[in-house]
Order: sequence, then structure tokens, then C-alpha cells
Amino acid sequence: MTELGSSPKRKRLSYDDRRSEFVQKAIEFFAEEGFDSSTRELARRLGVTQPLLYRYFPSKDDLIAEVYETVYVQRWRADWDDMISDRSTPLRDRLIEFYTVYTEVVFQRDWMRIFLFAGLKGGDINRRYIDRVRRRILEPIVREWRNEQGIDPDALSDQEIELAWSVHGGIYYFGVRTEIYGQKPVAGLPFVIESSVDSLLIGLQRLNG
Amino acid sequence: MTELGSSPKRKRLSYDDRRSEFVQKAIEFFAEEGFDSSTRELARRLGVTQPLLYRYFPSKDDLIAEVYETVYVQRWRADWDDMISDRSTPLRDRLIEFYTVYTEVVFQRDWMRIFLFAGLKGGDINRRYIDRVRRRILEPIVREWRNEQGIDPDALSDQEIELAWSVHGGIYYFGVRTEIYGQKPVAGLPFVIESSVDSLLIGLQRLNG
DNA sequence: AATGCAAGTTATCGGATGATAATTTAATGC
DNA sequence: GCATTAAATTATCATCCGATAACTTGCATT
Repeated sequence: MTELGSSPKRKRLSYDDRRSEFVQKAIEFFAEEGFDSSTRELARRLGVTQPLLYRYFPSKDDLIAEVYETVYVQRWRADWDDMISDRSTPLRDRLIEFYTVYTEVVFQRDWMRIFLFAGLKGGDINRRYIDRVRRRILEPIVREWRNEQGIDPDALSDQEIELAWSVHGGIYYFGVRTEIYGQKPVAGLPFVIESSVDSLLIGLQRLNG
Repeated sequence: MTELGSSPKRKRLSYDDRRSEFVQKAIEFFAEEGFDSSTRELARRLGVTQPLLYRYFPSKDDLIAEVYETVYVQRWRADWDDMISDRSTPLRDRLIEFYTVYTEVVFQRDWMRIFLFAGLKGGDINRRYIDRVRRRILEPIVREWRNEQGIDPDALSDQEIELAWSVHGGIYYFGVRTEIYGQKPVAGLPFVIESSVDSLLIGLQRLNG
């Protein structure tokens, strides 16, 4: 059943179209079945033969590397930085807005599962992503708060960052519970985001009290 | 390094000793290499031949089931319930003490990695564990707080539980970052626990203000 | 010392997997 | 309409995997 039954005529796609189709389906496939799943099964779901994959990717690991690249680099939104640093609105509103759109990207089953699979596989993808979160999200947040308080934005402390990590982790774990473990949320995401943001702002205040 | 070439004399252990040795090593092995790793490699690390495993476990899945059982049932401490509910000490102290000993158990590389592998595999182990955390940890915590406030302990709300989940998740994610992703903590675990507990108590106060 | 039995090994089967080489087939340019 | 070229398939290899059966060996009992 190469062609999914209906059309016996094989489609011949251009190199680029085929390639991006492969990567896209590979994301869904590996997210659901894990990176140890076979290239044969992936090919079957694509409606093509398995050796064809090797005309587009030198090896399975190369395909996996492209999956990482596509998910984690491509889905990171450049305007997140601006949302956090836009001083025309109160910081609390900015943070609520940011985590609302951030979780729209991150709380996707494929994003989260691939992130977990990658973490267990032991490469540096997760380490690099976590570094990026700290530098592009958490440190800017703390800096914005310090600026709003009228204290030196660049004098942020380790404890302030760790506090931001706790709050960020609390929000993230909500996504893990609902998307990965299938737990029905007892209260909605908006409540979690709002109370987490408030918790962060209060915590920062207490640290600098 | 039980045999590994040097000593040609095979050790002959009793059934029970051998069995628990297999389970123990299987925990380390699967935690590090994942459940898709081969029984041959596990046997090699045990210094025995692969078919011997099948004289102790009917199938690989049965061995894996025993790994789950050993890690998640055996390592759950019965006195955790008492620690949370011991009204002879202030709730804040109780919670700090509880999360100190709880994280000593949970923040182990093998515990966390097996938990993540299991979650991605799709069984109900994680769902059951999460249910247990809610019923045996989070709900008791909120009930203790309500009792301390002189309000009906059993009238706890969804928002209170979700708040407790956020704090719990924040602490848990600290363990994931340090144990799984190898991130050096910027501030220590005691700080994270204390500020998280304070954050929870303040959050509950705000919800009932 | 001989015996019984379980602990442990050797040999092997059927199937799956990543990857390669050779072959076929559809689209494009002339 | 025909040749060219690249897309796609068929066939295949070496290896690995879970599992089973048959054989061997160490230890306790007598």
C-alpha cells in the first residue's frame, strides 16, 4: 500500500517540496513514536519507500538534527524580546501577554515531546535552549522589574534568576501535565499565568525588601 | 565487573539474590540508556548471558514493569503524610522539611529519567503518580493551610490546588534542570524550597483575601 | 563419591533496522 | 516524439533484537 490505496499514480514532487514534507512529517512522527522508531515506518506514513529518505538526508541522525533545528529555532519568535521590554505598558501586563503567546508555541504536544526525547538522548539541544531562556527571557524580565523599581537593572542577583526559574518552571510544568500526561487542568491556563506572574513580582519585591 | 574476562569461574547466586541484582542494575541501565536499549547490553553489563534474564523475567516488558514498581512504589516514603500533617510545628517549617526530604528522593538521576521515559512511552504510570501527588501531597497541604487559617479544610478550591501545582512544578523543574539537563544551579536548592513555600503561602492568602 | 536439580551457557530462529546499489519511471528540454 | 535527468522503487546486505530450546556445569544432599 505505497500510495495509500486511491491514486496509483505516484506523485513526483520537486526536491524542496519533498524535503520539507519529509521534515514536517518527521516532526510529527518522531514526536509521537520517539527517535528510536524506524525510518521504514516513517516512510510508510509518508506514502513513499524507505530508501527515498536517504536521497534527502545522509543518515537518520541528520534527519533528526533537522527536526531539532526546525522545531526549536524556527518556532522561536523574534518579537518575544520586544514584548518583554516594551515599556509603554505595565510590566505585569507585558508578562501576562508574553506567557500567553509563549505557551501557545511551547504547549504543543510535538514541541514538548521532542524536547523531552532530546533531553533524554543527551545532546546539547536542551542545554542550549535553557541558556537561551535564561538570557532572552528570565534575565530581561528581572532587568525590566529592576528598572521599574528604579534600581540598577544590570545588578541582578542569582537568587532573582532562580526565582524567575521557579515561576517559569511552574508554568512549564502545567503544560507537561496537560499535554504529556494528559491531566485535565483543574483551573485554566490564564489563572496559572496570572497567579504565576503575580507570584514572581511579589517574590522579587520580597528579595529586595 | 563481575566476570568480565578475568575470573573464568562463574559465580552462582541464589534465585532471589540474582533477581534483585538484575532489577537493580536494570534500573541504572534503563535510566541511562532508555527502555529501547537491548537486553543483550544489559546482560553484558551484568556479566551474564542474555538468555539468563529470561529465566527470571518472562519478557522484557515484565522486567520493565518491575523497574517501575521498584522505583515508584518502593521509594515513596510512608512518613511523608505525617510530616505534612504534624500540627505540632508551624506549617511553613513542615513544608520546608517535607520538600527537603522529598527532593532527596526525587532529585535522583535514575528516578527522574525513568519517570520521563515512562511518560513518553505512554503508560499510566505517570498519571497514577501525579494523582498520588495531588491526593497525598497537594490536597493535604492546602487542607493544612485552611485549617491553620480557621476555615473549612475540606472546602478547598480548584484554584488553590492549581496554585500548589505551580509551586510544586517550580521545585520539580529545578531538579529537571540540574539532574537531567546538567545545568549548574545559580542559587541552591534550600533557597528554591524556601522561596517556593513562601510563595505558596502568600498565594493561598491572596486567593482567600 | 554419586546423584539430582537448578543456575548458567551455547546455539539459533524469525523478524526488524539502517543503509547501499541497481533498476525503473515520470517529467523536462529540444 | 525522443533523449536526458532526476525522482522513486526494488532488491539486498550486514547487523541487531527478543525470545526459545537444548545443553552444560556447579552446588547441596545423601
